[in-house]
Amino acid sequence: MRILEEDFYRRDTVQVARELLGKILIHESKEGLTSGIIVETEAYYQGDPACHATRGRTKRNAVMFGPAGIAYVYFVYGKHHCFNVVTGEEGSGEAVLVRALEPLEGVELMKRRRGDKCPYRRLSSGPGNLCSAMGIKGEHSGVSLLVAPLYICNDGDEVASADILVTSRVGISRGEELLLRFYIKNNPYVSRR
DNA sequence: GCTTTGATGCACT
DNA sequence: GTGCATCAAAGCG
Repeated sequence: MRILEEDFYRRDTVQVARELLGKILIHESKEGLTSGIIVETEAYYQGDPACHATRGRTKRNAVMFGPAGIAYVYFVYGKHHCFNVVTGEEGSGEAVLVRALEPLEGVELMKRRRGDKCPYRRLSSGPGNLCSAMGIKGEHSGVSLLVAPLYICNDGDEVASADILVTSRVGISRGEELLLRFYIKNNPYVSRR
């Protein structure tokens, strides 16, 4: 397994969103290590009305305008965190939202963080659940994904394009129904079919 | 400084 | 399937 380099992220945002499927997100927290296979992503690029960076740089979205390979985490709906990866050229303000993981390591820790009553397949299904299970919080916004404790690895297995489904994004109220959501076909851990 | 609303998840029917 | 908690940042004046 190899940590993905900045070169991987500094490319077309839609391409990065597709290729992130099947990669492994790892967080080495104080409480322990958790990891999972990325099974669902969404692309947010410049010019897209639903993208946080569309209306210019603000305090919240500032890290989106930084170099690729940086985590962008934000708080939404008064309860939930969402985890994004900054992509494209520095200053473009583009990112990929990671929406769901298939739990791999540290499952017990995830269960503890999510609550014992949580069904296994919903441990990290959905942007808010994913952050909760992985222990990702607002403090992780702006940290590099190129080094520990938070990084993404390539396990060598590319996901065949036949196994990738493309749909419109979830929860978008502004903008057109763009086909910018990608997920692995028949994977039980995606947040929604 | 005041109001609106959102890249959601969960409890409840 | 539907309603709603909950709050910071954005948008407006």
